[in-house]
This record gives sequence, structure tokens and C-alpha cells, in this order.
Amino acid sequence: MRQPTSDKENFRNTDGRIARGEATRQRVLDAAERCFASDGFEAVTIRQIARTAEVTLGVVSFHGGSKEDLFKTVLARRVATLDDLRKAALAEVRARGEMTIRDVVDAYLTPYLDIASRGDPQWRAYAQFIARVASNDDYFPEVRELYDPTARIFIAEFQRLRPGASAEALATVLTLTVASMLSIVASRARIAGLSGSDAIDQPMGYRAMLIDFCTGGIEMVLPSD
Amino acid sequence: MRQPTSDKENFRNTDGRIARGEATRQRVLDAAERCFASDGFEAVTIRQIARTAEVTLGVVSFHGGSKEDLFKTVLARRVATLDDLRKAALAEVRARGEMTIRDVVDAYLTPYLDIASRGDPQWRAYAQFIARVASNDDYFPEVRELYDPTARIFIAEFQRLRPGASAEALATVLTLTVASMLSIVASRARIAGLSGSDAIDQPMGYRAMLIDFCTGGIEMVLPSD
DNA sequence: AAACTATCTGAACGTCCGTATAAAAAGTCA
DNA sequence: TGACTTTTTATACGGACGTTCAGATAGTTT
Repeated sequence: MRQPTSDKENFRNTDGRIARGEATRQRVLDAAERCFASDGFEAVTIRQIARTAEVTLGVVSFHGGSKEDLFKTVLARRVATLDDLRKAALAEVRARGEMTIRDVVDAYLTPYLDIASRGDPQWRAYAQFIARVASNDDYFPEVRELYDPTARIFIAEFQRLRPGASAEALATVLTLTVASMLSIVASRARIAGLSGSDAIDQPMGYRAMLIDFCTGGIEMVLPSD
Repeated sequence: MRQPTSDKENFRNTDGRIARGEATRQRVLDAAERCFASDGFEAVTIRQIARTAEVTLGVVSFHGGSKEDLFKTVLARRVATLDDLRKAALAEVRARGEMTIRDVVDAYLTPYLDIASRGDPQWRAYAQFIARVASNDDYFPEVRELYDPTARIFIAEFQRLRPGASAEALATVLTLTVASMLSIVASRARIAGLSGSDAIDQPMGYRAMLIDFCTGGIEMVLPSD
């Protein structure tokens, strides 16, 4: 993989324009994101990524390194943004005073549904990419570690609201909430098939039902006192 | 793939013993089941299945056909058994008289948790295999059709209990229930990591929490009247 | 312009893949 | 036993894979 330029600012030329190589690098990562999202890690080929990015084969390695490097980079690239949205949502709820289970669930789910419904197709691809990665426990162990810190913050909130809950119960309800959330993005076709009607066009369209489901579920699992 | 024997009983010799080839065929399918369960379709190689089954390469094709044939056969082989367990559980609840959301949820979830916790490692592998397949919408379209008939039966039960619910809401809560169920089998390592303690050894150990979660969630989404 | 670095191209490498098949072996049955 | 079928072996094929790299090109700095 290309090494960071040594003695000057990393991604900028001296005149401040984005370096030519950095633009290509983003094209490669965007292409990889879309490919991984729609086909999964094993099924994607470097050549497919190159074709999608409209670059030649060697460029993918040059900017993205190995296939596994690419995968990790794509995942990590947007993780901070999503985390920040969730933390901001939580802070906003906290500032409003009295908190409920529903508020915490909302703060966790809505940012993800939001990016999955965004106009920007690249963010949608990332949302699908997460859904794919997170539902396969064993893609790469370090994938987990990227999202666990934020997960722990939300677990702590649930614990504040339900002091009597066991650690297993708290971890379980968060895991079930995440699974439910991801399935909305991953399985809209199935919902459409089972309901006999068209799928709701945006994940955000399921927001109310999803929040209801998770809130009701958590309140049933975690004893009120 | 081997053609069914023409003029005599399919899997038996004239003396009633199981035909030699049929035993091998089951070994191949068992091996494929374990491989697909742990690595997913794309990552599995025919050679790996052959090694696992302790047969040579050609035997896998001879008894299992193409890789896709193998995949479908493995999936279909046990579908009827699981469906029957669910229908039996539902019938039993129905026979007891008054039904609740919780009863229907229980009838759907418990047979799956049960086979995932069974001593038989082959059934456990199948449970993991399902978790993997179902969380990737696009493995093969016909996969869905295998489980949809039973899903519709349970949706109909929910509809009987909540006549006012919309088709979308019914399909959504079943999808979320399935996603939650599968995540218990697929993500036990994550629960352990988040809770700081060891994972509960059997999926059945999560039964109470899972049923609570789904019941609470469904009751929240589907208006009581 | 010359020296230098960053980026890109095109071709190649060795490996493993899924599949096919001829021939050997094992089993069955008259 | 000998004819016949079923099953297994061993090997091969063409293709696609991930990765590498020498050399061409473009851009920057002196």
C-alpha cells in the first residue's frame, strides 16, 4: 500500500488542492464499499472493485493495499461519524431531562436509519455493509472492537434506567436491538414478500415500528424495579 | 449428480441394508452442512467439503452435484423437520385453549433454540447454517420460499390475536422476531464480550429473555385493540 | 530544463477454484 | 463365475483469483 507522503501535509498539495492520488484513493474506497455492501467480502474480487472505481488493477493495491486492508479501511472510515451522531442524539435526549428506555433506543437507532435512508448512495452502501458485516460474527474479530465502545455507552444508559438488570440481560437486549435494526436494512425484501405489499421505500419508514418493537422488548426483559 | 436408481427402492439394497452410496451421500451432505455453517457459501471450497467428509474430490460432485446443488440440498434436507416441530408446538398451544402473543412466539422460537442446543452437532450446524443464510437476503431467492409457508402460518396467528394490525406491521414483527432469534445463535460471542462474562453455553439459556423481548416488542407494535 | 517523486499501466506469476472424465475398484445379481 | 451397475480414484482443464513489479507517465520542486 502507498505510504503516507513523508515531509509535507498528507492529502494536500502546497497550493491546497486535494492531491491527485487522494481523490483516486477515495474512488477506490467508495467502490469497495459498494461492492462489499452488495456482495460480501469473499464474493468480491479486486478486479470488480477496480472496474467499479474505473481504475486499473494495480491502482487498487497501490491505494488500498490487500483485500483485507481494504475491508478494514472501508469499515473504519465512517465509524467515527456514525458514533458521533449517536452520541449527539444521546446528549440531546439527556439535555431534555427525564429519560426513558424509548429515548435511548431512539438515540441508538435513528442515526443508523437516517444514514441508511440518506440520499447519498455511499452512506446507504455503508449501512448495508454494516448490516452484512455485523450479522456474520466471524468476519474479522477487530470489526467488533470498532463498535463496542459506543455499544457500552448505551448499555450504561440502560443500566442507569434499570439498575436491577444483570450484565447478561443488558448485553442481550442491546444485541437483539442491533439485530433488529440491521434486519430492517437487510431484509426489506422479505417484509415486502410476507406482507404482500411493496416494501416501504426507506428504512426510516420502519422507524416507528422498530423503536416500538425494541422499546417493548427491552421493557419486558429488564424489570422496571 | 448421481441419478436415482431406476427400478428398485431408492436407498436400500434388496436385503434392506442402506445402500453404500447413500451413506456416503449423507456424509458429504453433513460435511457440507458443517462447512457452510462455519464459513459461508462463497468461502467454502468443494475440496474442503471433500476433506471434511473424508472422501475424494470426485465423490462430492458425484453425490452432491454442483456447489449450488449442495447448498440447496443441505438447506432443504431439514426444513420439513423444523417446520413440523413448529406446527406441533402451535397445535399444542392451540389445544390448551386461550392463546396469547407469548404462546405464539414461544411456539415459533423454541423449536429452533431447541435444535440449536441439541447434543447432535449436525443439528447445531444446521441452526448456524440457517442463521447465516437468513441474514443474507440474496444467497438464493428460493431459500426464502422454503420458510415462508410456515412464516405465514404464524403471521395468521398474530392476526387472529390482533385483528386491527396492518399487513406491514405483521410482516415486520415476524421479521424482527426471526432476526432476534437468529442473532442469539449467531452472536453469542458478542453478548459475552459486551456483558463481560462468559457466554451462556446453550442458546436455550437465552430462551426466556428472547421470548420476553419478542413478546414485549410485538405487543408494543401491534395495538391490543 | 533537469532531477525527483507520486501515480498509473499492463502484463505476468503462482495458486486454487469448480467441474469433468477415463479408468479402476467394489458390489450386485443372474 | 461372469456380466453388469454403482461407486471411487486419480488426474486434468480452463479460468479466475490476489498479488507483484518493471516500466511508462504525470506532476512537483529545484
